[in-house]
Amino acid sequence: MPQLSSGGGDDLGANDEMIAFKDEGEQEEKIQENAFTERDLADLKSSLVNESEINQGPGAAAARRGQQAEPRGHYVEKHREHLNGVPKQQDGGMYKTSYPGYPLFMLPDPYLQSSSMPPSSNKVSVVQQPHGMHPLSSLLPYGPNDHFSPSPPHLPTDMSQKTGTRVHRPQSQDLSGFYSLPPGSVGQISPSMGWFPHSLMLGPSGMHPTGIPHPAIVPPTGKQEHDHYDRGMYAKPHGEAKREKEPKKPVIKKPLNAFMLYMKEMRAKVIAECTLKESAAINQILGRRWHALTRDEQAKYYELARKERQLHMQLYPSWSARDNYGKKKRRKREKQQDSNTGGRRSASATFREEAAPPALPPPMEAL
DNA sequence: CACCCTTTGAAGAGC
DNA sequence: GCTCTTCAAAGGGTG
Repeated sequence: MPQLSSGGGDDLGANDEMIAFKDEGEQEEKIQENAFTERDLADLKSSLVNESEINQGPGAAAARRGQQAEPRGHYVEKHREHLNGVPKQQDGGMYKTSYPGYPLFMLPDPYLQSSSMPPSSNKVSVVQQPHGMHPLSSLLPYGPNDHFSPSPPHLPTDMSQKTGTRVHRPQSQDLSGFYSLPPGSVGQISPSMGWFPHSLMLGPSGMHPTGIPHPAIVPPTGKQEHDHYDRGMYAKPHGEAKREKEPKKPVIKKPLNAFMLYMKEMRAKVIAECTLKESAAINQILGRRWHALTRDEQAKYYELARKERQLHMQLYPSWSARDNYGKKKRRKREKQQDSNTGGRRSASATFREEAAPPALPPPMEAL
Protein backbone atom coordinates (compact mmCIF):
# COMPACT_ATOMS: atom_id res chain seq x y z
CA MET A 1 0.00 0.00 0.00
CA PRO A 2 1.53 3.16 -1.15
CA GLN A 3 2.21 5.88 1.26
CA LEU A 4 1.05 9.27 0.32
CA SER A 5 3.94 10.86 1.97
CA SER A 6 6.42 8.86 0.02
CA GLY A 7 5.79 10.61 -3.18
CA GLY A 8 8.83 12.77 -2.88
CA GLY A 9 9.12 16.29 -4.02
CA ASP A 10 6.73 16.66 -6.83
CA ASP A 11 3.34 17.17 -5.52
CA LEU A 12 0.96 15.76 -7.95
CA GLY A 13 -2.05 17.29 -6.55
CA ALA A 14 -3.86 14.19 -5.64
CA ASN A 15 -2.92 14.24 -2.05
CA ASP A 16 -6.07 15.51 -0.69
CA GLU A 17 -8.15 13.06 -2.47
CA MET A 18 -6.00 10.26 -1.45
CA ILE A 19 -6.11 11.33 2.10
CA ALA A 20 -9.78 11.44 1.92
CA PHE A 21 -9.85 7.98 0.51
CA LYS A 22 -8.34 6.66 3.62
CA ASP A 23 -11.37 7.72 5.45
CA GLU A 24 -13.63 5.88 3.20
CA GLY A 25 -12.61 2.54 4.43
CA GLU A 26 -10.93 1.70 1.21
CA GLN A 27 -7.69 0.75 2.76
CA GLU A 28 -8.44 -2.85 2.96
CA GLU A 29 -9.35 -2.73 -0.62
CA LYS A 30 -5.88 -1.68 -1.43
CA ILE A 31 -4.50 -4.43 0.63
CA GLN A 32 -6.59 -6.98 -1.04
CA GLU A 33 -7.00 -5.76 -4.50
CA ASN A 34 -8.39 -8.85 -5.92
CA ALA A 35 -10.81 -9.12 -3.15
CA PHE A 36 -11.69 -5.59 -3.75
CA THR A 37 -12.35 -6.15 -7.35
CA GLU A 38 -14.51 -9.10 -6.79
CA ARG A 39 -16.24 -7.60 -3.88
CA ASP A 40 -17.21 -4.39 -5.47
CA LEU A 41 -18.29 -6.13 -8.54
CA ALA A 42 -20.29 -8.51 -6.51
CA ASP A 43 -21.82 -5.69 -4.61
CA LEU A 44 -23.05 -4.02 -7.66
CA LYS A 45 -23.95 -7.15 -9.41
CA SER A 46 -26.07 -8.28 -6.58
CA SER A 47 -28.14 -5.24 -7.00
CA LEU A 48 -27.88 -4.71 -10.68
CA VAL A 49 -27.25 -7.99 -12.31
CA ASN A 50 -29.03 -11.23 -12.13
CA GLU A 51 -27.43 -14.19 -10.54
CA SER A 52 -26.65 -16.03 -13.67
CA GLU A 53 -24.35 -13.26 -14.62
CA ILE A 54 -22.68 -13.41 -11.30
CA ASN A 55 -22.01 -17.04 -11.65
CA GLN A 56 -20.26 -16.68 -14.86
CA GLY A 57 -18.59 -13.48 -13.86
CA PRO A 58 -14.99 -14.17 -12.94
CA GLY A 59 -14.45 -17.01 -15.30
CA ALA A 60 -15.97 -15.32 -18.24
CA ALA A 61 -14.23 -12.17 -17.33
CA ALA A 62 -10.94 -13.94 -17.23
CA ALA A 63 -11.57 -15.40 -20.61
CA ARG A 64 -12.40 -12.04 -21.99
CA ARG A 65 -9.47 -10.55 -20.31
CA GLY A 66 -7.19 -12.76 -22.19
CA GLN A 67 -8.48 -11.34 -25.38
CA GLN A 68 -8.29 -7.83 -24.22
CA ALA A 69 -4.79 -7.62 -23.11
CA GLU A 70 -3.28 -8.40 -26.42
CA PRO A 71 -3.39 -5.61 -28.92
CA ARG A 72 -1.87 -2.93 -26.85
CA GLY A 73 1.77 -3.13 -27.42
CA HIS A 74 2.04 -1.53 -30.75
CA TYR A 75 0.53 1.62 -29.54
CA VAL A 76 3.81 2.58 -28.11
CA GLU A 77 4.90 5.92 -29.28
CA LYS A 78 8.49 6.42 -29.91
CA HIS A 79 8.56 10.08 -30.40
CA ARG A 80 9.54 12.31 -27.64
CA GLU A 81 7.54 15.08 -26.31
CA HIS A 82 8.90 18.14 -24.76
CA LEU A 83 5.84 19.48 -23.26
CA ASN A 84 6.87 22.51 -21.39
CA GLY A 85 9.33 20.63 -19.39
CA VAL A 86 6.84 18.40 -17.83
CA PRO A 87 8.50 16.93 -14.84
CA LYS A 88 9.74 13.50 -15.52
CA GLN A 89 7.66 11.13 -13.68
CA GLN A 90 8.59 8.01 -12.05
CA ASP A 91 6.50 6.00 -14.35
CA GLY A 92 7.03 6.54 -17.97
CA GLY A 93 4.28 4.14 -18.66
CA MET A 94 1.89 6.97 -18.58
CA TYR A 95 3.19 8.18 -21.84
CA LYS A 96 3.76 4.98 -23.53
CA THR A 97 0.64 5.08 -25.51
CA SER A 98 -0.61 7.66 -27.80
CA TYR A 99 -3.31 9.35 -25.95
CA PRO A 100 -6.68 8.75 -27.46
CA GLY A 101 -7.63 12.30 -27.15
CA TYR A 102 -4.82 13.26 -29.37
CA PRO A 103 -4.09 10.04 -30.95
CA LEU A 104 -1.43 10.59 -33.50
CA PHE A 105 1.00 12.53 -31.68
CA MET A 106 0.05 13.09 -28.18
CA LEU A 107 2.30 12.40 -25.32
CA PRO A 108 5.09 10.44 -26.71
CA ASP A 109 7.02 9.09 -23.89
CA PRO A 110 10.17 10.80 -22.87
CA TYR A 111 11.13 7.80 -20.89
CA LEU A 112 10.27 5.32 -23.42
CA GLN A 113 13.27 5.40 -25.54
CA SER A 114 15.30 3.36 -23.26
CA SER A 115 12.15 1.52 -22.51
CA SER A 116 13.32 -1.30 -20.45
CA MET A 117 9.77 -2.27 -20.16
CA PRO A 118 7.74 -4.11 -22.69
CA PRO A 119 4.73 -2.21 -23.77
CA SER A 120 2.39 -4.50 -22.07
CA SER A 121 4.19 -4.71 -18.84
CA ASN A 122 3.01 -3.15 -15.70
CA LYS A 123 5.17 -1.02 -13.69
CA VAL A 124 2.29 0.06 -11.65
CA SER A 125 0.83 -3.13 -10.58
CA VAL A 126 -0.81 -2.28 -7.38
CA VAL A 127 -4.39 -2.23 -8.34
CA GLN A 128 -5.10 -1.77 -11.88
CA GLN A 129 -3.30 -4.21 -13.95
CA PRO A 130 -4.50 -7.66 -13.47
CA HIS A 131 -4.61 -8.01 -17.18
CA GLY A 132 -1.14 -7.05 -18.06
CA MET A 133 -2.09 -4.00 -19.94
CA HIS A 134 -0.96 -0.57 -19.50
CA PRO A 135 -3.32 1.70 -17.66
CA LEU A 136 -3.64 4.01 -20.54
CA SER A 137 -3.68 1.50 -23.26
CA SER A 138 -7.35 1.16 -23.06
CA LEU A 139 -7.69 4.81 -23.58
CA LEU A 140 -7.92 3.46 -27.03
CA PRO A 141 -11.25 2.04 -26.36
CA TYR A 142 -11.91 0.58 -29.68
CA GLY A 143 -9.79 -2.19 -30.72
CA PRO A 144 -8.51 -3.40 -34.01
CA ASN A 145 -11.97 -4.46 -34.87
CA ASP A 146 -13.07 -0.98 -35.02
CA HIS A 147 -14.05 0.02 -38.43
CA PHE A 148 -11.84 2.96 -38.40
CA SER A 149 -9.80 3.26 -41.48
CA PRO A 150 -6.23 4.17 -40.88
CA SER A 151 -6.12 6.50 -43.73
CA PRO A 152 -9.58 7.63 -44.50
CA PRO A 153 -9.99 8.80 -48.02
CA HIS A 154 -11.99 11.73 -46.88
CA LEU A 155 -9.26 12.95 -44.69
CA PRO A 156 -7.93 15.98 -46.41
CA THR A 157 -4.36 15.61 -47.30
CA ASP A 158 -4.01 19.29 -47.36
CA MET A 159 -3.97 19.88 -43.72
CA SER A 160 -3.42 23.52 -44.09
CA GLN A 161 -6.96 24.19 -44.99
CA LYS A 162 -8.74 25.70 -42.14
CA THR A 163 -12.29 26.60 -42.52
CA GLY A 164 -15.39 26.40 -40.53
CA THR A 165 -14.02 26.00 -37.12
CA ARG A 166 -15.20 28.66 -34.93
CA VAL A 167 -12.18 28.72 -32.82
CA HIS A 168 -9.18 30.55 -33.81
CA ARG A 169 -5.88 29.34 -32.74
CA PRO A 170 -2.87 31.45 -33.27
CA GLN A 171 -0.15 29.76 -35.15
CA SER A 172 1.76 28.34 -32.35
CA GLN A 173 4.96 26.56 -32.66
CA ASP A 174 4.28 25.17 -29.28
CA LEU A 175 2.05 22.67 -30.84
CA SER A 176 4.95 20.95 -32.33
CA GLY A 177 5.88 20.16 -28.87
CA PHE A 178 2.51 18.68 -28.26
CA TYR A 179 2.22 16.78 -31.40
CA SER A 180 5.66 15.85 -32.42
CA LEU A 181 3.98 15.37 -35.68
CA PRO A 182 6.26 14.23 -38.41
CA PRO A 183 5.48 15.54 -41.84
CA GLY A 184 2.69 13.69 -43.42
CA SER A 185 1.95 11.73 -40.36
CA VAL A 186 -1.61 12.82 -40.30
CA GLY A 187 -2.28 10.55 -43.14
CA GLN A 188 -0.65 7.75 -41.31
CA ILE A 189 -3.14 7.35 -38.64
CA SER A 190 -2.29 4.33 -36.71
CA PRO A 191 -4.71 1.73 -35.54
CA SER A 192 -4.36 3.25 -32.17
CA MET A 193 -6.70 5.87 -33.41
CA GLY A 194 -9.49 3.45 -33.46
CA TRP A 195 -11.29 5.61 -31.01
CA PHE A 196 -11.27 8.44 -33.40
CA PRO A 197 -14.68 9.75 -34.21
CA HIS A 198 -15.18 9.70 -37.87
CA SER A 199 -16.70 13.07 -37.74
CA LEU A 200 -13.35 14.39 -36.85
CA MET A 201 -12.07 13.33 -40.16
CA LEU A 202 -14.65 15.14 -42.07
CA GLY A 203 -12.76 18.23 -42.73
CA PRO A 204 -13.47 21.77 -41.81
CA SER A 205 -16.15 21.24 -39.27
CA GLY A 206 -14.20 18.79 -37.27
CA MET A 207 -10.79 19.79 -38.20
CA HIS A 208 -8.62 21.92 -36.19
CA PRO A 209 -7.14 24.87 -38.03
CA THR A 210 -3.87 23.10 -38.03
CA GLY A 211 -5.51 20.32 -39.89
CA ILE A 212 -5.06 18.13 -36.94
CA PRO A 213 -8.34 16.66 -35.96
CA HIS A 214 -9.15 16.88 -32.35
CA PRO A 215 -11.48 14.70 -30.37
CA ALA A 216 -12.86 17.62 -28.54
CA ILE A 217 -14.47 18.79 -31.71
CA VAL A 218 -17.69 17.07 -32.37
CA PRO A 219 -20.69 17.89 -34.39
CA PRO A 220 -23.20 19.72 -32.33
CA THR A 221 -25.90 17.16 -32.40
CA GLY A 222 -25.23 15.43 -29.19
CA LYS A 223 -24.11 12.17 -27.84
CA GLN A 224 -23.52 9.76 -30.60
CA GLU A 225 -23.26 12.59 -32.91
CA HIS A 226 -20.38 11.27 -34.84
CA ASP A 227 -22.33 8.24 -35.89
CA HIS A 228 -25.25 10.20 -37.06
CA TYR A 229 -22.99 12.70 -38.52
CA ASP A 230 -21.22 10.08 -40.49
CA ARG A 231 -24.37 8.67 -41.79
CA GLY A 232 -25.53 12.06 -42.68
CA MET A 233 -22.41 12.84 -44.46
CA TYR A 234 -22.05 9.69 -46.38
CA ALA A 235 -25.53 8.42 -46.87
CA LYS A 236 -27.07 11.81 -47.30
CA PRO A 237 -30.74 11.15 -47.19
CA HIS A 238 -32.77 13.72 -49.02
CA GLY A 239 -33.69 15.63 -45.94
CA GLU A 240 -30.12 15.99 -45.05
CA ALA A 241 -29.20 18.05 -48.02
CA LYS A 242 -30.80 21.09 -46.60
CA ARG A 243 -29.20 20.57 -43.30
CA GLU A 244 -25.91 20.28 -44.98
CA LYS A 245 -26.16 23.74 -46.34
CA GLU A 246 -26.24 25.11 -42.91
CA PRO A 247 -22.83 24.34 -41.67
CA LYS A 248 -23.09 23.10 -38.18
CA LYS A 249 -20.77 24.61 -35.78
CA PRO A 250 -18.72 21.93 -34.26
CA VAL A 251 -18.97 21.62 -30.57
CA ILE A 252 -15.73 21.73 -28.77
CA LYS A 253 -15.97 19.47 -25.84
CA LYS A 254 -14.44 19.95 -22.51
CA PRO A 255 -11.14 18.29 -22.04
CA LEU A 256 -11.39 15.19 -20.01
CA ASN A 257 -10.34 15.32 -16.44
CA ALA A 258 -8.24 12.72 -14.76
CA PHE A 259 -11.10 10.59 -13.70
CA MET A 260 -12.71 10.73 -17.08
CA LEU A 261 -9.52 9.55 -18.62
CA TYR A 262 -9.36 6.79 -16.13
CA MET A 263 -12.92 5.83 -16.82
CA LYS A 264 -12.36 5.80 -20.47
CA GLU A 265 -9.51 3.49 -20.08
CA MET A 266 -10.94 1.15 -17.55
CA ARG A 267 -14.51 0.96 -18.64
CA ALA A 268 -14.02 -1.82 -21.08
CA LYS A 269 -12.14 -3.83 -18.55
CA VAL A 270 -14.79 -3.44 -15.94
CA ILE A 271 -17.47 -4.30 -18.41
CA ALA A 272 -15.61 -7.40 -19.37
CA GLU A 273 -15.07 -8.40 -15.81
CA CYS A 274 -18.51 -7.95 -14.51
CA THR A 275 -20.57 -8.28 -17.65
CA LEU A 276 -22.31 -5.11 -16.76
CA LYS A 277 -23.08 -2.61 -19.39
CA GLU A 278 -25.00 -0.08 -17.48
CA SER A 279 -22.81 2.90 -17.29
CA ALA A 280 -24.11 4.12 -14.01
CA ALA A 281 -23.10 0.90 -12.35
CA ILE A 282 -19.82 0.81 -14.19
CA ASN A 283 -19.09 4.29 -13.09
CA GLN A 284 -19.74 3.41 -9.51
CA ILE A 285 -17.21 0.67 -9.73
CA LEU A 286 -14.80 2.94 -11.46
CA GLY A 287 -15.27 5.56 -8.84
CA ARG A 288 -14.35 3.12 -6.16
CA ARG A 289 -11.42 1.85 -8.08
CA TRP A 290 -10.30 5.36 -8.62
CA HIS A 291 -10.22 5.85 -4.92
CA ALA A 292 -8.32 2.66 -4.55
CA LEU A 293 -5.62 3.77 -6.90
CA THR A 294 -2.33 4.69 -5.45
CA ARG A 295 -1.19 8.22 -5.54
CA ASP A 296 1.22 7.51 -8.29
CA GLU A 297 -1.36 5.83 -10.35
CA GLN A 298 -3.72 8.70 -9.99
CA ALA A 299 -0.94 11.12 -10.61
CA LYS A 300 -0.49 9.71 -14.03
CA TYR A 301 -4.02 10.54 -14.90
CA TYR A 302 -3.82 13.94 -13.36
CA GLU A 303 -0.77 14.61 -15.42
CA LEU A 304 -2.41 13.37 -18.53
CA ALA A 305 -5.46 15.45 -17.85
CA ARG A 306 -3.30 18.43 -17.26
CA LYS A 307 -1.66 17.94 -20.59
CA GLU A 308 -4.97 17.56 -22.21
CA ARG A 309 -6.15 20.81 -20.77
CA GLN A 310 -2.98 22.42 -21.84
CA LEU A 311 -3.32 21.18 -25.34
CA HIS A 312 -6.95 22.09 -25.38
CA MET A 313 -6.08 25.58 -24.38
CA GLN A 314 -3.56 25.83 -27.12
CA LEU A 315 -5.90 24.47 -29.67
CA TYR A 316 -8.85 26.52 -28.64
CA PRO A 317 -7.64 29.53 -26.76
CA SER A 318 -10.95 31.25 -27.03
CA TRP A 319 -12.93 28.30 -25.87
CA SER A 320 -14.63 28.42 -22.55
CA ALA A 321 -16.39 25.71 -20.68
CA ARG A 322 -19.28 28.03 -20.64
CA ASP A 323 -19.58 27.65 -24.37
CA ASN A 324 -21.14 24.30 -23.84
CA TYR A 325 -23.46 25.32 -21.11
CA GLY A 326 -26.94 24.52 -22.15
CA LYS A 327 -25.80 22.08 -24.75
CA LYS A 328 -27.12 19.42 -22.56
CA LYS A 329 -30.55 19.89 -21.32
CA ARG A 330 -30.53 21.85 -18.22
CA ARG A 331 -30.75 19.63 -15.26
CA LYS A 332 -33.92 19.77 -13.40
CA ARG A 333 -33.05 21.84 -10.49
CA GLU A 334 -36.34 21.39 -8.81
CA LYS A 335 -35.32 17.88 -8.20
CA GLN A 336 -32.13 18.85 -6.54
CA GLN A 337 -33.84 21.48 -4.58
CA ASP A 338 -36.15 18.85 -3.30
CA SER A 339 -33.37 16.61 -2.26
CA ASN A 340 -31.58 19.70 -1.07
CA THR A 341 -27.97 19.54 0.07
CA GLY A 342 -25.45 19.94 -2.59
CA GLY A 343 -27.40 19.68 -5.74
CA ARG A 344 -26.43 16.76 -7.89
CA ARG A 345 -23.39 15.95 -5.94
CA SER A 346 -23.14 12.40 -4.93
CA ALA A 347 -22.93 11.27 -1.40
CA SER A 348 -19.33 10.36 -1.89
CA ALA A 349 -18.55 13.68 -3.40
CA THR A 350 -20.18 15.42 -0.55
CA PHE A 351 -18.28 13.26 1.79
CA ARG A 352 -15.05 14.11 0.13
CA GLU A 353 -15.64 17.73 0.58
CA GLU A 354 -16.39 17.30 4.19
CA ALA A 355 -13.50 15.04 4.83
CA ALA A 356 -10.86 16.88 2.94
CA PRO A 357 -10.13 20.25 1.46
CA PRO A 358 -10.67 20.68 -2.24
CA ALA A 359 -8.35 18.70 -4.32
CA LEU A 360 -5.19 20.39 -5.29
CA PRO A 361 -4.83 21.01 -8.95
CA PRO A 362 -2.38 18.98 -10.87
CA PRO A 363 1.17 20.09 -10.45
CA MET A 364 1.63 23.48 -11.91
CA GLU A 365 5.34 23.63 -11.86
CA ALA A 366 5.31 21.94 -15.17
CA LEU A 367 3.28 24.72 -16.58
C1' DC B 1 -36.00 10.50 -28.88
C1' DA B 2 -34.39 13.01 -25.04
C1' DC B 3 -33.09 12.66 -20.75
C1' DC B 4 -31.57 10.13 -16.40
C1' DC B 5 -28.29 7.69 -13.85
C1' DT B 6 -23.58 7.50 -11.81
C1' DT B 7 -18.81 8.73 -11.01
C1' DT B 8 -14.76 12.65 -10.31
C1' DG B 9 -12.69 16.76 -11.63
C1' DA B 10 -12.42 21.30 -13.93
C1' DA B 11 -14.25 25.59 -14.70
C1' DG B 12 -17.46 29.24 -14.51
C1' DA B 13 -20.97 32.04 -12.05
C1' DG B 14 -22.61 34.20 -8.13
C1' DC B 15 -22.23 35.88 -3.59
C1' DG C 1 -12.53 32.60 -1.39
C1' DC C 2 -16.28 29.70 -1.04
C1' DT C 3 -20.36 27.35 -2.83
C1' DC C 4 -23.04 25.72 -6.39
C1' DT C 5 -23.81 24.32 -11.13
C1' DT C 6 -22.65 22.39 -15.46
C1' DC C 7 -20.23 19.45 -18.40
C1' DA C 8 -17.06 15.97 -19.75
C1' DA C 9 -17.80 9.78 -21.06
C1' DA C 10 -20.76 5.97 -21.40
C1' DG C 11 -24.69 3.07 -22.42
C1' DG C 12 -28.66 0.83 -20.37
C1' DG C 13 -32.96 2.44 -18.49
C1' DT C 14 -37.06 5.27 -18.58
C1' DG C 15 -41.03 8.14 -19.96
